[in-house]
Amino acid sequence: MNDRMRIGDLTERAGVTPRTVRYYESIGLIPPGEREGHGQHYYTEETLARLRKIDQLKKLGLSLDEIRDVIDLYFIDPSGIQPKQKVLAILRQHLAEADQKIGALQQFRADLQANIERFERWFEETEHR
Amino acid sequence: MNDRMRIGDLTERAGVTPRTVRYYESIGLIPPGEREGHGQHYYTEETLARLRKIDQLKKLGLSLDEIRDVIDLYFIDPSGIQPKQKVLAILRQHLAEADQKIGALQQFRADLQANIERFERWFEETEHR
DNA sequence: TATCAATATGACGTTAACGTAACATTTAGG
DNA sequence: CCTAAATGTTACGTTAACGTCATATTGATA
Repeated sequence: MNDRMRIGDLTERAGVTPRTVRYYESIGLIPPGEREGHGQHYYTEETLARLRKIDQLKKLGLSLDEIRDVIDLYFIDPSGIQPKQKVLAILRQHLAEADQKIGALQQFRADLQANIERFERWFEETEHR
Repeated sequence: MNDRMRIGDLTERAGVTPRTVRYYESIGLIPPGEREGHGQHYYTEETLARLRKIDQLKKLGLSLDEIRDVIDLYFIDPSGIQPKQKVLAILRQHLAEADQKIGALQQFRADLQANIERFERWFEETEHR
């Protein structure tokens, strides 16, 4: 497994900037790239995958703090986790919040649809008056 | 229609602070409360309704800028609107974005569900080993 | 080995959406 | 009429999630 890449390749493939990678490292969202002494950092495919997953979760409206709660669940094997019940609780809470958001969004979608139809009907009337 | 209320009543009923109301006024999200000369501002039920709708939309992840694009559609009669096609375009775009978000959220929800079940199964195994 | 692009490392800047403190005015109530 | 509570007005502070220099090293290549 020779997937050593430098930050340039990593950021290009992930669609982020080096600043973002270093920021994520600083807040513990991604593991710090390995290095020898004080040289450059080298990253792996897994870090790339994490960056992409983080991007997905961000688009759902999750903050980086919230993402940190769940991101590991995608990448580490269960046998390494200690506070098992706590993890499950977090997961279930996120599930409930997701359901909330989905419901709210569907309501919003319905409102939009209604407004669109309202405007379209109003067009019909004024165009053919 | 004697629905004159001062900022205290308004904010209490809307669940926001005076600061928020004044901020929204300053960026044109809600109309400035009427007043006589340099006295206090008086608000109406419609402003209250707007505040509540803004809150709803915020929970969907819309920024105040995006909300400003659509908020009027809930409160003004269609006959007052000029750039009709433009409004429809905005609405349709928001509809598409809502569909996107809903899809992403459902995927996320499924992921969560899968992870939860994975953990639960793992519990079964380790508890009854 | 010399060099130049790619990285590393601070540190200050930025935007959104308000919070909060300070001080001046207004208004309802006794 | 007078006072205390509510409101108005500045203006500086705050958090998240990075952007943007400036400067110092590092490392691939001619």
